[in-house]
Amino acid sequence: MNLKDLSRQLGLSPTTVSRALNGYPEVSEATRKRVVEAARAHNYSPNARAKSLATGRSYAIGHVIPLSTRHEMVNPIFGDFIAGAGETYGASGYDMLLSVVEDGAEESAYRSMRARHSVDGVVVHGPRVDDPRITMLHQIGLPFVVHGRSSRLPNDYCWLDVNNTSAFRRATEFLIDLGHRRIALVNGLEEMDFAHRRRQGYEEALRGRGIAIDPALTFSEEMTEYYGFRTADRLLARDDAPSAFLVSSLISALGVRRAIQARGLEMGRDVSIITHDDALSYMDNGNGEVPIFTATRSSVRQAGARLAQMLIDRIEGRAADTQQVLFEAELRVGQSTGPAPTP
Amino acid sequence: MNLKDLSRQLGLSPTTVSRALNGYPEVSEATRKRVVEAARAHNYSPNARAKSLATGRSYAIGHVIPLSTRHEMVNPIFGDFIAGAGETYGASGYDMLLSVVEDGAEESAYRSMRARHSVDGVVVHGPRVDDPRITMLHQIGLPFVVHGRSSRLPNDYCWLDVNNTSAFRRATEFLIDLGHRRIALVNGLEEMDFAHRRRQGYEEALRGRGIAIDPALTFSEEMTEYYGFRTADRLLARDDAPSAFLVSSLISALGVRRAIQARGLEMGRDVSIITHDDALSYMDNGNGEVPIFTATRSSVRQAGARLAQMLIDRIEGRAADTQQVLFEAELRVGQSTGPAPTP
DNA sequence: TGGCCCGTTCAAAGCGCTTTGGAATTGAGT
DNA sequence: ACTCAATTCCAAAGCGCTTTGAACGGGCCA
Repeated sequence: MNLKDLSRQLGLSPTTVSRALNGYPEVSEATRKRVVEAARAHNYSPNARAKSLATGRSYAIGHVIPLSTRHEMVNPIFGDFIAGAGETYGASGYDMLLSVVEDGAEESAYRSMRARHSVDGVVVHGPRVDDPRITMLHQIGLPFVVHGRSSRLPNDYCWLDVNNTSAFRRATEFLIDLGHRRIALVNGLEEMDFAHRRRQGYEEALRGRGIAIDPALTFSEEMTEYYGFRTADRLLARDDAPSAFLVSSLISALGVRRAIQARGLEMGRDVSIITHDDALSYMDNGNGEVPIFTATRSSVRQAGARLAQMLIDRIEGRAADTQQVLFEAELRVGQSTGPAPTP
Repeated sequence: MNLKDLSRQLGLSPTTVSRALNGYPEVSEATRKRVVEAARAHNYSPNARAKSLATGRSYAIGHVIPLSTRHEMVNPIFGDFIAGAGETYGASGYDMLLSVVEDGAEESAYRSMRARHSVDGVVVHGPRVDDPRITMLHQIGLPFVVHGRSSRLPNDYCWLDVNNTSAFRRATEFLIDLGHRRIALVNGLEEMDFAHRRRQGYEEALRGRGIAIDPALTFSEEMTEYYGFRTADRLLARDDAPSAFLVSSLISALGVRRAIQARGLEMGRDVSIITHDDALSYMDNGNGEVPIFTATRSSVRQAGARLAQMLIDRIEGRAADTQQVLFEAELRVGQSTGPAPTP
C-alpha cells in the first residue's frame, strides 16, 4: 500500500492525501478525517526513503562507535546511554543509526553519513581532550552534539557533560575530611576528556589542602574490573599503602573491593573507596537502600535522553547551535567510606 | 556533489557513471577507472535514500529493543552483541537501525519498519519461551533472525543460540561430581527462553543422578548484582544452606560472591559457584589467567557477528530461510569451584 | 561495399513521496 | 448578476538514483 493506491481508493489525489496526513491547513477537516482513518485501516505509513528523498530530511540520527575496547564506548555504559537517547528519538519520530567502525575510521564514517545523506545529525561519543572529530564535523557542516567535552578546543559547540572536575574535587575533599592523606586515583584513560577533568578535580582538592600529589598513587587505564583489582592489589602490598581509593568506574571499583577483601581487609573501615557511578540499570549500587559504594552519581541514561533532545531541537531549528548543559553529580555517601584508620 | 554533477564534470551520462561505480560490465575499464578516480577525488558517495528508493533495498538491518529493565536487552550484554553485529554490517555495507520502544510496542515497531521500508530485515532479541514476534514476522513477511530460540514454537525459522541446556547440565554434573548435593539455581526470568532451557539442563542433571529437586533452591529474576547478593545472602543464612550456586549471569555471580564473602566464607572452598559468562569485553573474568569464576562461556559478541551474517546471507539470497546455528558453551574451570565441604 | 555484431554510451522512465502553481468550487459583498 | 476572495482540490515537477531499451560507431566477414 502506497500513497497512490491509497489516494485512488479514496478518490482523491496524492497531493491531498499527503497534505491531509501531514497536517497541512489546505484540506478540510472532513477529508482529513476520512484520509486518516483510511490510512490506519490499511496500515499505511509513507515509505521513509521516498519521503526523505523528497524532503531532504532523513529523520535519523547517527551514532558512530569505534570497535576498540581501548575506547570507553562498547562498554557497560553504552547500553544505558542508547536507551536514554532512544526514548527521545522514539518520541520525536527519529530513527537511530548505529555505525560500529574500526578504530580511527570514525572520521570517515561521519563523512560517509554526510555524503550519503543518511542522517540529519550525529552524536559524538567519548571525546578526547583534543578531539579532531569536532573540528571536522564543523567543517563538513553536519549538525552534531557531544556527550562530554573537549577541553583544549574552542568552546563553541553543543555539548552535555557531567561536571567531572567538581565531582572528583568534592569526593577528594570528602576523603580528606575523613582524615585520609594517601588517596589513590584509579582513573580511566586520561586522553579521554572526562578522565582528564577528574584528575584535575583530584589534584585541585589535594593542592587546596596542601597535600602533595604522589604520582605513584595515580593510574590511568581502561576501566575493567581486573584493572581495579590489579592496581589495588599492588598498592595494598606496599608499606605506604593508600588508605583510600578514588575510582572512575563502578566496574573497576568492584575490582578494588575484591583486592581489599582478598587481603582480609574491610572496605569502609580499613580502606575507603569512592567511585563514580553512572546509575546503570543493572548495576544498582545498593538498590535504593544505603549504597554499597560512596559514589559521585549521575545517570548516563538521562544524559542520553537530554542530549538527543538537544540535537533534535537544533536540527529542527528550535534551539541555538551552541546549547551547553552541565550536570552536577550527586555525592551519595554509602558504606565504602569511613574515617582514616590511625596507624 | 551528486550523480548528475559528477557525470557532467566527466562528460558522461549519469547512466554510465552509475554503471561504472556499481561494477556493471557494460563499461570499458578505461572509463571505469576515470569515473572511480573522479568519484574519490570529489568525495562522492551516492545518496543512500535515493539509491534505496530506486533499488527497493535499504541496506539496513533493524534491531528493536524494549525499554523495560525486566527484559534482558538494555543490559550488559547488549553492547557486546551490537559490537559483533556492527562488525559484520560494516564489512557488508549495511547500516544498523536501532529502535528503542516501550514494552509491548515491539510488534508495532516491526510493522512500522516494514511499512516504511526502512530495513531489509530485523534481528529479534531475547525471545520468550513462546514468542509472538516470531509468528508475526512470518506473517508480515519481513526477513528476520532470532538471537536465541522459542521452545514452544515450530522450529521453522532462522536462529542462532547457545546450547543452554547442555551447558547447565554439564555445569550441574560437574558440581555433583565434586560432591555437591544442594545446588542453588540463580536463574534469569524463566519466561525467557534461555533461562527456561538452563533450568531444564539443571533439572536433567539432578534427575540423572537421582537427586531430588528442591524448589526452595531455585530462583528466577532479572539478573542484577543485587539479586545475586540478596538471594545468596538469604540462602546462606539457613541451616540447610546450599554448598554451590549455579548462576545465569556474571553480574549476579558478583553479588553471590559478595554475599559469601560478607559471611566470612571463602568462595571455592566453603561455597562453590559456576556462572554463565558471555565473554563481555569489560568483564573479563580472570584476564587470560586462571578464571576467577568457573563458568560456562560463550562469546555474545561472536554470536552477534555470526547472526548478522546469517541475516545478510538470507536477504541476499545466498542462504536458506532456515539456517540454524547452535554454539556449544565451553566449561572453563576457575577458582570458584572446589569439593563440597564435609559437614 | 553492405550487413552484422559487439562494445560502449545515452535518453528516459520510474521508485514513492512532497510541493509549487494553478484550477475549480463556493459564498459573500456590492 | 457579477466580482472577488477564500476554500478545497489537483497536475506536474522534482528529489537522486537505477535500469530498460535504444543508438552509435567500429571491426569483421562475406
